[in-house]
Amino acid sequence: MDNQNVKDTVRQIFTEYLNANGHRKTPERYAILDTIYSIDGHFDIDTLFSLMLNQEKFRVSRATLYNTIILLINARLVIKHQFGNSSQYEKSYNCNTHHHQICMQCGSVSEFQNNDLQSVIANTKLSRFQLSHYSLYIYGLCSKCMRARKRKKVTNNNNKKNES
Amino acid sequence: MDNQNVKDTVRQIFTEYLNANGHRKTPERYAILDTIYSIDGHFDIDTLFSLMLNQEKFRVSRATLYNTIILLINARLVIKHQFGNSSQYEKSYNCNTHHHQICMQCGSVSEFQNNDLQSVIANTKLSRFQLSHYSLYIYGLCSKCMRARKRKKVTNNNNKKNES
DNA sequence: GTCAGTGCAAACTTTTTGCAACTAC
DNA sequence: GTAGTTGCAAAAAGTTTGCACTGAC
Repeated sequence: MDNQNVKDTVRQIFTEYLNANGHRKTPERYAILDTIYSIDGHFDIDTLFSLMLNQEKFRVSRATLYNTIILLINARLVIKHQFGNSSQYEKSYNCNTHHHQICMQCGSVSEFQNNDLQSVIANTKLSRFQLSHYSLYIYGLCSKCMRARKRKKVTNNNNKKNES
Repeated sequence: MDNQNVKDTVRQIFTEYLNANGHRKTPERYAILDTIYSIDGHFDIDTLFSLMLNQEKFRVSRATLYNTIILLINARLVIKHQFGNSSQYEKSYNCNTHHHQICMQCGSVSEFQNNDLQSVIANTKLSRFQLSHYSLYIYGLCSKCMRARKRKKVTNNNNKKNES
């Protein structure tokens, strides 16, 4: 599905959601949806805000962004993550489920896919709970920081050779 | 392992960590570690702060709590979660790995264990990444909110029977 | 015309930072 | 003695809220 096609589809889904829940179909809301579906990867409210300012198509306030993104999450068109300090969001329609590797040293976030993992999680029997979606965050060291730490360790060991 | 035993062990691990990294072994740090290992389940900084105030053993400032908890995370004695608005923490030594179910409606968080899930995640081959720990958050509806929503749906359907 | 939605600014919450005083080493 | 830590208060960062105005229905 090409990009424009996706955008059309999500607009339609959003319209249905708004109708079903008695919300108004304001141009702000569609502009926000459109912008979000132009972004690849994660973004936070502030990034989205500047992005919409710059593209000068439509100026919306931060408050509206916060309001609208809640609607989009409920319409299952956006997923919310909370890695660092500010909440990160991500479009979720027509996107491959992926997992996140977060480096504890430098904070970098990378995505990866793993079908086995996915199917096991999706097929897990949950008691008294209706699954909507899930997030798997794997914390550790990215290769860059791993190398940096190794170098440091060698230095340390040389300094205290007598310790076991 | 009983509770006191765990506390002694984590003190020892913490001491080793502090020594290894050239940090001072202040009474504040041990008091914080001790308090955290008296808490079952999740807590946020504010809860920890009040808890330490009330038990009047030791008064520490919020700033120190934030500083110390970073050390504890690095020493792998505490895990950080970010569900709601404030960061949640949890002791991690000698605790069974568990996953989290988060209700999107009421925000309640419940834990569950699943060995299959655990082993699959732990055995996942990661490229260029050294795993330290992971968090699986499952979002959806808890049984309480599920029932509430069903009731609402029935009402809605009665109101608009002519829709497919 | 009405009321949900918007923009703006102020308020609020959580976390970080600067600095003087303290203390583990 | 000295530099890492602490407490406090101020600042920063992210999010929510109150209110007057606007525009979708």
